[in-house]
Parts: sequence; C-alpha cells; structure tokens
Amino acid sequence: MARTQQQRKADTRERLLSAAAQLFAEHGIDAVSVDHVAEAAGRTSGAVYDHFGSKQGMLLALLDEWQQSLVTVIAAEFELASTVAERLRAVAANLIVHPSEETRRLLLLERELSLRAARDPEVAATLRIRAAEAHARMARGFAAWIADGIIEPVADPDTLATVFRALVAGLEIQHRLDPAAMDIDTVTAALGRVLDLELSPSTHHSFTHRRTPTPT
Amino acid sequence: MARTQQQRKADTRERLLSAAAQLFAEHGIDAVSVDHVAEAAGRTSGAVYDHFGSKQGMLLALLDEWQQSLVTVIAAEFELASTVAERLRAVAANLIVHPSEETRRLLLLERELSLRAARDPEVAATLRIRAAEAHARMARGFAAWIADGIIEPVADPDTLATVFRALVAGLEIQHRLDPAAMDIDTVTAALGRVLDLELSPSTHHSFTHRRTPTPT
DNA sequence: CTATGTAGATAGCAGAGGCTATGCAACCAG
DNA sequence: CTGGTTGCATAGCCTCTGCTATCTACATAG
Repeated sequence: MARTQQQRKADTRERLLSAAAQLFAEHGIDAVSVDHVAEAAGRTSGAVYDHFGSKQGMLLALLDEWQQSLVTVIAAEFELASTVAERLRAVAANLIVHPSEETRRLLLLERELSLRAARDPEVAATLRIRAAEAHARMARGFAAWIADGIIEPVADPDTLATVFRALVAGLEIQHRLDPAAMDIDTVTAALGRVLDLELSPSTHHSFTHRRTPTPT
Repeated sequence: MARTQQQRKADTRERLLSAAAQLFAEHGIDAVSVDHVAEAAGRTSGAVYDHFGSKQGMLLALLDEWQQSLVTVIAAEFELASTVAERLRAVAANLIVHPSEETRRLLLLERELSLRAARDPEVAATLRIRAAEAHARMARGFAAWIADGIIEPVADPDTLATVFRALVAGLEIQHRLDPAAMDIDTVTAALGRVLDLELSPSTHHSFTHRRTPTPT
C-alpha cells in the first residue's frame, strides 16, 4: 500500500486520528482505550505511542487537525438555501431535528470536548482558538447580511453571532434529550427570534404542540 | 449521632449522595471512584454497594433527589430584581459572567449529565422529566409576564422558554471556554434579543470589545 | 549486498477501579 | 439475656488501561 516509510507513517497517522475521532465521538473519550483506537485503525497501541506519546497527545493532535466544527457545519448549511427563512430552517433541520448520523457524532464530540475543556487547560487552549475563528467567521457573515440589507440591523454582528452559536448549541442539547418536545417549527421560530423574524407557528398550535415527555 | 438503625442508614445515604454530588461536579463522574465518594462521606465502599448496588445506581439515586437544576437557579435569580432588564442582567451576572463557585459546579454537573444522557438511556429518562418540568415552569413565567404586560408578546411562551433555556446554556458554554471574549453587556444584550429588548452596548464599542483569545 | 535507521508489533508491568464475599459490632425482638 | 438481623468495614479478586521495554521486518544509504 504505502511504499516509502514516510508515506507509511503518514498513512498510519491518518488512520489513527480518523479512528480516534470516530470512536471518541461515538462512545466518549474516556470509554475508548488506546487499544480500541489502534485496533480500529488496523494497528496496535505501539503505533499510537510512537506517534503521539500518550492518549492525551493523540487527543490534542486530533484537535489540531480538526476542521469540522459546529460553525463550519452551520456555514455549509447556509449555502444551501437562498432566503433567510429557508436558511434558518435548513440549520434547524440538518443540525438539530434531523441531523445525519455523522453530524450527530460531530456535535456530540464537540460537546464532550467543550466539557473536557472546563477541566483540561490544554484542550481549552486549542478549543478557544477554534471558537474565536468560528465566531469571527459567523460575525462577518452577519455583517455582510446587514450591509446587503438581507436582514435588519437588530443588533451588532458580534452579538448576533454570539447569540446564534449559543442558541444552536443549546437547542441541540434540548432536542437530543427530548426530541418529541421540540419540532422543526419551534426550532426555526427560536432561531428566527434572534433576527426578529416572525416565523412562529400559529399561536394556537404552538401552545399545544409540546408533548409531555415520554414516560420511561 | 444517629440512634436507630433507620436513622443511621438514612444519614449514611445522605452523606453518600451529598459527597457524590460534590465530587462528581468538581472532577467529573468518571474521574471519581466509588472509594473516593465513600471516603468523602466518612464511610467505605461497602456502604455504597449496600445502599445503591453499583456506581450507576448511586448516580441514578442522586438524579432522583436532585432539585437544583439550571432552571431552578434561573428562577431564583429572577426573584431578585424588579424590571425585566435588571432580571436579565442578574441572570447574566450570576449564572454566566460571575457565578459563585457552587453555581459553577452545578452548571458543570448539569452539562456532564446531559452529555451522559446522550449515551445512557437511564440517565436520559430521568433528566427528560426534570427538563420538561423546568420548561413548563419557565413557560408559565413568561405567560404571566405577557398577561401582565411586562413584556411584549413577541412569541408564544413555549418558544420563549425554549429559546431562553437554550440561550443560557449556550452562553454559559461559550463564556466558560473564553471568558475574555464575552463581557456582561454582551451577555445581557444576547438574552435581551429574545424579548426584543434594546440592551445592546453602543455599536462602536461592541465591534471592538471582543478580544482575541489569550494565546496558549 | 550490507549496515543502519525506523515504523510498528509483542509482551508485559503497575496501578486503579468496580465489585463481591465475608466478618463484625450495634441494634432489636422475644 | 440471647439469637437473629442490619449496616457497614475489611480484604481481596478480577478486569481493564495507560504505558514501556524490547524486538522484528522493512526501507534506505553507501
């Protein structure tokens, strides 16, 4: 397969990181052993320690090469529709209400990492940089929308980006816990609140569509 | 101390659950061993297994008796001020920007539990019930405000409660990761966005107050 | 073709953590 | 007073995990 040693090493590194991302997202970082990762990558734990030195080292390497953050996915969703309302609905659908399996895993991994960051300064430092980049990117997007008159300047782009990121994260948490309690109209309306859009489902409906949680 | 066996047992149970709550919140559930909990409670692991059968059993028992959820804390904050703007600011300050150590621990535990719920149906079931109660409580609060004319009926109470809970959770995550990037004015303005309040800091200021993340 | 460096396999250690089996003192019924 | 029960302690088993030390096969240089 890989011919030179360099190629072989690079290939192994990719396999290991890819397997780690997959398994960490699916089962949680602590629940996945180094041996699990190695086996999934078709290698042994010796390869992991040769490449990264420790499990933590592997995690940090993974973070460094990790591009598919929440905001990246949001941005991708935004490209798919033209009107603002449609874009919000696309985000609501593809990130929160009907995400693909891969997206679900990504979001879960992002949550676990941000929780870990609260107790692990190394993880926090890496995540902080990514978060700042993501925020800036989204703020520029809102600024452009305002400049183009696509949305009303209800607040400055920085605040909008902060609110929007927080909302998506928070809504995702709620929906994952109790999907039956939140349909796509509610989610879309919630996102629209940020931009002063009137997307609420009819009042009568909205007061009654929420179901009590499914009893155990 | 405790005289009858019943009293003794009840006392031990409380000690164990209290110690577990404290330690789980501070270090994370997986990082805390059964022995740690027992020792902090002045007992041994034998007591834990007599009471709860397993570590998971202890966690579920803890959840069942757990009253101090995020929304409970928010509700408490709301009582402290009179005007809506002041209440939002109180929430921003006491939950997100300058929370007490105890509040910080509580919020962290709540995040860990909700993440765990994504992979553990037992935890999910318990949390789901609490979340529904919390949501209903907050929705009733917003409904009362609308009925009393305290806030404009910009959306139905259910949507408002959904948005507000999501926003607080999301903002807390962001602020914990990078406190320097989000001051209290931004947070308050973000919360106000939900209710169409104009609390934004001056535009010129808001475009510049965000700092780049502290390098490493 | 040989010498050497290197990617990664193999085997195993040390420690920890969940859990169990058993022991024992305090309590309680008769 | 006594025998049984209860609440918890003690000791230890067993598995798993992160990690290391050592070895092997291959690739590259000369």
